[in-house]
Amino acid sequence: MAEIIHWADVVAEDVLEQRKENVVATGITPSGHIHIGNMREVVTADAVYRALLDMEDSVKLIYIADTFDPLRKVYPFLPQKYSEYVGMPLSEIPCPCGNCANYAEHFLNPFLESMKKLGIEPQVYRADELYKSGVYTEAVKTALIKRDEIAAILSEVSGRKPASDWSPFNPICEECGRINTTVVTDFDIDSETVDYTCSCGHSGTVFMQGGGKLTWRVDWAARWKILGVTVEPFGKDHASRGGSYDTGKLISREIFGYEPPHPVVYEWIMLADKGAMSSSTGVVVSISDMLKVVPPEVLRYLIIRTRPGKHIQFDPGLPLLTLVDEYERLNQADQPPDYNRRVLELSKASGICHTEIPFKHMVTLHQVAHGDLEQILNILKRAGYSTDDRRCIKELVDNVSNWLDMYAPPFAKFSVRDDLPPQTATLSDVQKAFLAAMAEVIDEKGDMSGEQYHNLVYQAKDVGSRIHSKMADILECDETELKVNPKDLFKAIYTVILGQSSGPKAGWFLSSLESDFLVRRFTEAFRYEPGDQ
RNA sequence: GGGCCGGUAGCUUAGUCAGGCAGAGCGAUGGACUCUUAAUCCAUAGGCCGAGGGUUCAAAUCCCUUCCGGCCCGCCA
Repeated sequence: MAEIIHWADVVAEDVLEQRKENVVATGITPSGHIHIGNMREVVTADAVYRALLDMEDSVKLIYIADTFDPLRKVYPFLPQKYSEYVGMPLSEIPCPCGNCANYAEHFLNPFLESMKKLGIEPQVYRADELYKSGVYTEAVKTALIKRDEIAAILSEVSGRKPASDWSPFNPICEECGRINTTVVTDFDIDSETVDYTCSCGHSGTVFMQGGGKLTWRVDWAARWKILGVTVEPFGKDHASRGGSYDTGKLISREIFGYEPPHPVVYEWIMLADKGAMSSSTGVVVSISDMLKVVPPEVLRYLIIRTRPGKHIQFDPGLPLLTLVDEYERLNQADQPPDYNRRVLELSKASGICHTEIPFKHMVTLHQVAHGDLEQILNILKRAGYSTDDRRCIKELVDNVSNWLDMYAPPFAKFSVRDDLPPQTATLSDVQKAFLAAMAEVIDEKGDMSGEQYHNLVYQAKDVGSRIHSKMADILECDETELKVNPKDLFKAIYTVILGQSSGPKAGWFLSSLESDFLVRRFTEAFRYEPGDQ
């Protein structure tokens, strides 16, 4: 069988057949919380970018925020007074929280922050700045002059016939500030101005530079040429026949004389039980919410291991734990298979936090320490982990903490009981004798490693071991007659500490608890009489 | 009405472009480690590759039809 090549490398190879210098572009409209589906776009772009970098290509990664698009409606998360801003460009609307430069920045900032956490640092452009700086002006002129040709393409490819007063350019009304209520009446190429009338009653003249924007389908194509875009991932909504990529392709070639970028079409991310992520159905998990739970590398891994054309099922419950495990296991493998090695390479990124502490361990630890960071650090130190990188450990602790709060299935949860649980009544004499013997040994030795605890439990079944003979003494029976099943011993431990019959891997679990506490609890359990409570 | 993507083991999937013995991980089962518990290692089982037809010496892969799931266009981007 032929060697399996990662999809990002396949795209990179295809692209390199066309050109040696590339610009990978990605873009999103910051009209609301930017969700995980949008993140597939940037991670996909980043994967292709990295693949191109690895082939010693000259390549840039850029991100364009569509800050000049109008606000479409008063979204549910907006105060009603935003109705007065509907139709105005996002960059010209005040920020909902009052602390950001404008509406667009309010949603853009957390997203840029999330990208940084994911190790993605593209060159960022804002559409309003691009228009205001004048780089679009030539394209605006061309579009206005070739208005009829563009209209013909749109009508032919998309099947939609633009209205007679349609223009590829939407001026911003100087009176009411809206961009979607104006009609172009004339334009002057030399003075670079456009005349318009607005439904608010105003009519006037704006500069092509910053006075408005091209409509989406034309804007997209113009942007390719202006920024030299050669590769661009986009959602399947743009990919269907007659969709914006189809029209953009023709507009780019025939109007702007630019070869359109190599498309990378990606599928939606499905949320378990809730269906596709979509703003209109309200099924939205923001990227920052997602990063509250999933370590960044794992989120990258989830996206990068899956071909862009496939749905991604994302279940933040138990399957997330499996995913994290899978990633960590792969990460520790000496020689992962080729395909996975590549997936792993592309999932890692500089600047991403990474610790050697397994997620599952932290799930146990966090619950033992009731989420207290200092205590967690102490236990980690005792277990021989490096605690130098507090920031990254803290990040993991936060991930685990949020996971336990929001998604953890019941069996993954436990709490160390403050008092001896009543279930202690169900223990047999052998189990109690074992706990008493454990208490003695722990009292003598102090804190032990997870492995030592683990071995201790198993030694209890061996005739001749110290713990075994202690048990025999306590039970006042002959050592050789004492039959012990380790299974019952583990159960006894979980019962007296957690009040349940199973729990996290015992050695590691016990070593994360204070030895004094264990001695006290085990002794108490030994002395416990059902009538006591 | 038109179009796009997906359907491969119980689950998640690779392989489809470029036809050549269907591969992995998880889970399950069995075993090992002087140690089954949410650890590690080894092994085993599990598949009409959604269905039907066609092309071919040879089809998961190419062509046609069809079913299922998801989505898009026909408002706007």
